[in-house]
Amino acid sequence: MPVSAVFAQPITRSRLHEEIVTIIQKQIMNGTIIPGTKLPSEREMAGTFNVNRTTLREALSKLENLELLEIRHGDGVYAKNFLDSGNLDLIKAAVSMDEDNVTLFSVLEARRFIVPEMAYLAAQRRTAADLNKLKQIIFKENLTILERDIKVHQMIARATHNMLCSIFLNFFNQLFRDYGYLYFDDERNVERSLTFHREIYEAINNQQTEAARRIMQEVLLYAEEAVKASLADKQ
Amino acid sequence: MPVSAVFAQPITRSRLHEEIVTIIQKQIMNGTIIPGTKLPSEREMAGTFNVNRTTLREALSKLENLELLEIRHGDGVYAKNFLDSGNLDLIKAAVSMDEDNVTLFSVLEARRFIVPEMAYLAAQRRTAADLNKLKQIIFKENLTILERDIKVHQMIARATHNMLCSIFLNFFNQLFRDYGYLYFDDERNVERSLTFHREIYEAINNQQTEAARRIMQEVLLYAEEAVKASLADKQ
DNA sequence: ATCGCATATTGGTTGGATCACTGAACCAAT
DNA sequence: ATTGGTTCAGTGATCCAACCAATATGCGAT
Repeated sequence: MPVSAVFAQPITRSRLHEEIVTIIQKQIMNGTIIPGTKLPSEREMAGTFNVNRTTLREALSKLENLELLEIRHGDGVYAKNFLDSGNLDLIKAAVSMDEDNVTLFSVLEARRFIVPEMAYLAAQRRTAADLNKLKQIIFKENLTILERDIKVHQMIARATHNMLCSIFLNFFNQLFRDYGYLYFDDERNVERSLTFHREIYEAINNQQTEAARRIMQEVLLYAEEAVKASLADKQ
Repeated sequence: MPVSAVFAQPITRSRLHEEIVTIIQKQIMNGTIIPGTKLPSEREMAGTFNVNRTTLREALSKLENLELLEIRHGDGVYAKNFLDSGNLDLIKAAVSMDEDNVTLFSVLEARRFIVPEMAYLAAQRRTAADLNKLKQIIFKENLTILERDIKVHQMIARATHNMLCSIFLNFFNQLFRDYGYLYFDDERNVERSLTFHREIYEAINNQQTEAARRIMQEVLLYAEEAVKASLADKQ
């Protein structure tokens, strides 16, 4: 059994402007910076962070994309309410910020009621090509259980032929990559997962829409409980 | 009575690097740039676009956030597969790119099976404070029908106390702001919407979870059909 | 054929200058 | 008192040239 994926994470020295992003992001999300507040000028902030203005600007630009800041040419930089943002990257930040894992549980909850619908749609619309790729992943390709599981879900999302489904799924997977070990460290869950792959494949293959949804629902519910239990153990 | 708001729309001059973002984004999403391809160096691209390298870098930075590019220090810039992205902004771009509205319909479909669950959760978990704010929006505040509808949905999302729900909802609303007129241009739909607000409020107030979900489901399904019909008319 | 080092290439950061836009204050005409 | 025009200081947007830092590449030694 491979060790937890946490040990295998490639370390990438974060770029200077990204560190600034993190700092300001936290200040906005924990309320240190009140929404509507006008921030100091770029020149001034560059001075306090002791970086070049170009670097500071790259950070501000990212924060604007996160919908945390509004930059007005000739006026200034204003903080926005993060609850008005429609950017999923905020969730990633929130997940790694809070200690009690409420955000992670929120993600698991949302996943539990969204992804089963994807299974339903996939069973309904999957083409022969979709089926083939799914079969390939499940029965042929040699992957770690985590990678296979991720790919299976991704393929199901693509079989819905709804781009939004793919993006949602990719988002979930990005988080799952970091927390999947909480599930797969238990050998029994690996077995369970392999069974799940075969079952969901059959359902999608036979276009049993309701069955596909149910199977997905059960797996996600179980996984959610398992992850919660795993995290509770670690306390 | 003031003239139609279209005349009063604030015009915002797009920034140079954003135009570059759009150009490269389109090339990646329509397949002109093959995923995995190594792009020319920053210095070279700055030359071809005839902008400063700083400006070009701002564009690349945004495209990296969209998960369309991978920038490797000392190596180069690589195009990624947009289907692997987990960034919702791609959907906004896709919606405004395709003429046959398939992406818009995908969004409506996803909304139809996600948002009703939010209504369910909201009915289950709403606090007294949540109810108050919702009441305020529905019965007190003087807003255009579009703004009120958007706020009602947003408040319902917040009442789930699941941050992911808020972000999803905000995302839908951002699109809705641009396409909402397709629905509300029909006076009967304005009436329908007001009724809906009162009904969903009652359901959430009385914690009738199933009813809240059903009411939301019906409205969204109807709205989806209405928008499709409206778009079909315009052909 | 493989390893290690010099070096070219490429992205990251800096300091500084200039252009473009905004807001506020002030002035002039009505 | 109100409206419109002008000026000016402050701020973001863009540009430029130079240097730092990480990576890839190729050459020479083994």
